[in-house]
Amino acid sequence: MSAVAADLAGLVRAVGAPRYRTATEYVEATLKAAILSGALAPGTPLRQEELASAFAMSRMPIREALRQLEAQALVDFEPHKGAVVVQITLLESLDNYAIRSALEPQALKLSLPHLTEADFEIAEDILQEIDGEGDVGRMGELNRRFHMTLYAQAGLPRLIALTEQHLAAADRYLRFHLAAAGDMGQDEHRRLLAACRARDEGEALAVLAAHHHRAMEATRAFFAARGQ
Amino acid sequence: MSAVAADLAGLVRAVGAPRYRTATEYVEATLKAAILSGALAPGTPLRQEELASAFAMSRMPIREALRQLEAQALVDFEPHKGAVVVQITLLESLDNYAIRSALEPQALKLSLPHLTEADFEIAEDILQEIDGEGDVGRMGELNRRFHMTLYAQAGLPRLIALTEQHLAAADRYLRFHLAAAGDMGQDEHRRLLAACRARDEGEALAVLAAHHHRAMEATRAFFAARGQ
DNA sequence: AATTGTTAGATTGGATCCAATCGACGGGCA
DNA sequence: TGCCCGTCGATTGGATCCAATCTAACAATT
Repeated sequence: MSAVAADLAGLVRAVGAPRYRTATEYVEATLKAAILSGALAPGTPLRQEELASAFAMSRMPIREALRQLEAQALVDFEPHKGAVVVQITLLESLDNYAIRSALEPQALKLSLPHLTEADFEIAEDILQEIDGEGDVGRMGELNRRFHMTLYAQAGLPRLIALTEQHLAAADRYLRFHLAAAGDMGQDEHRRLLAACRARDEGEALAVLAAHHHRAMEATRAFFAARGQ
Repeated sequence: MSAVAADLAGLVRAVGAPRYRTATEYVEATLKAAILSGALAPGTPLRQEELASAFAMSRMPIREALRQLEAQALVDFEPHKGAVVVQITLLESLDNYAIRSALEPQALKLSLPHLTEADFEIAEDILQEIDGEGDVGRMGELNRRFHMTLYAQAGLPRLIALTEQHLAAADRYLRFHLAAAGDMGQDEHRRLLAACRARDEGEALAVLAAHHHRAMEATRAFFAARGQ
């Protein structure tokens, strides 16, 4: 069994078989999680035949799933050569950063007026969970849930989906080069939440921008350290 | 021959057969153009068998193309029910507007320092073309090219692609309910270009925001006039 | 020795076939 | 009369098969 097949075997069990309406949906969700979590490393070639036997189905659902992942910029697809998990480069990180620091303030601005105390409590709980969490992968997911809780009331499905998509990609970058991570910016998280509670849009946006900026500088430093 | 098949026959000729590496690529590009141009009206069901015979191929490339279009939010895909050209609703318009007014200023900010006189001349030429253009569909494309010329030097491929994608979707909305259009905001276009030439970021962003705002108000008015 | 042409295996792209699901219609029953 | 349920045609989801293309190794030629 190849490395890819072995990695997937675990994920197939983790995600579980139920509640997917089609095989394609199931494959797409599983591969997406595998790529974002780092279980499938950047540059890994995704052979259709191999995935088909790992998922115990034919190549067809695999192909359709790969097409969708391509449109989400999670795999690179070259005709007659196949799919490869997208690389992590400085350019891609900068790109992602530029997109997030445009979308997230917009989402927050639109969501803020509709956030309720219930939302703030959920966000608070997530922050506490992060404090007690050791696993980096799990911390990434909690980080995402914290931010999305604050954006969720924007009420615009596509804006929210795009934001979440790019937030997830950012987590992937961070996990990849901050491996042992440690601090996710809990201090900033708390200040952001406090500003939202006070309905202080200016302050909230400023903290968010600083949060983005700090993460980006960490990324830049990482690439600089290993000689571009 | 059904209405969909007839519409497509024209488009197949218009786009031309060449320079596509796979049938899937070709179908995707053609359908995308058809949806964005309005040739395929919102709500039109896209039957795989029908498309297959219109394109003179099997259902398989059609299926893969539809999957990619789904990920780009150009068609709605329901398991066992098939694909439908996405509807145009007020919510979707607001959503698109929120995304564009976040992404475009970011793209412009990053691009502005790298724009050259050559870029400005290209933009100027496009504006002149718009003045002499009668066809609404063609005006939409020129409008898109004008904006993208100003954003192109941002140097971040994904940001640029996302921006173009949502600008194209916006053109679709405008074409749909401003049917006979007329003014695309040429006045604002000229002021935007002038501000860019003067490297006046603040002014450029202000004009761009006003441009977005005006377009959105037109959309809102449209939906209000026909009873939400 | 380097380069080019050729050939075999691996892999993807596309076609065809079968199975599963949906929607509409119509008959049975309260 | 109105509702439920089963059947049938249409349509999509998935499997299997064949064709086209790529990659790498090897042979031939300069």
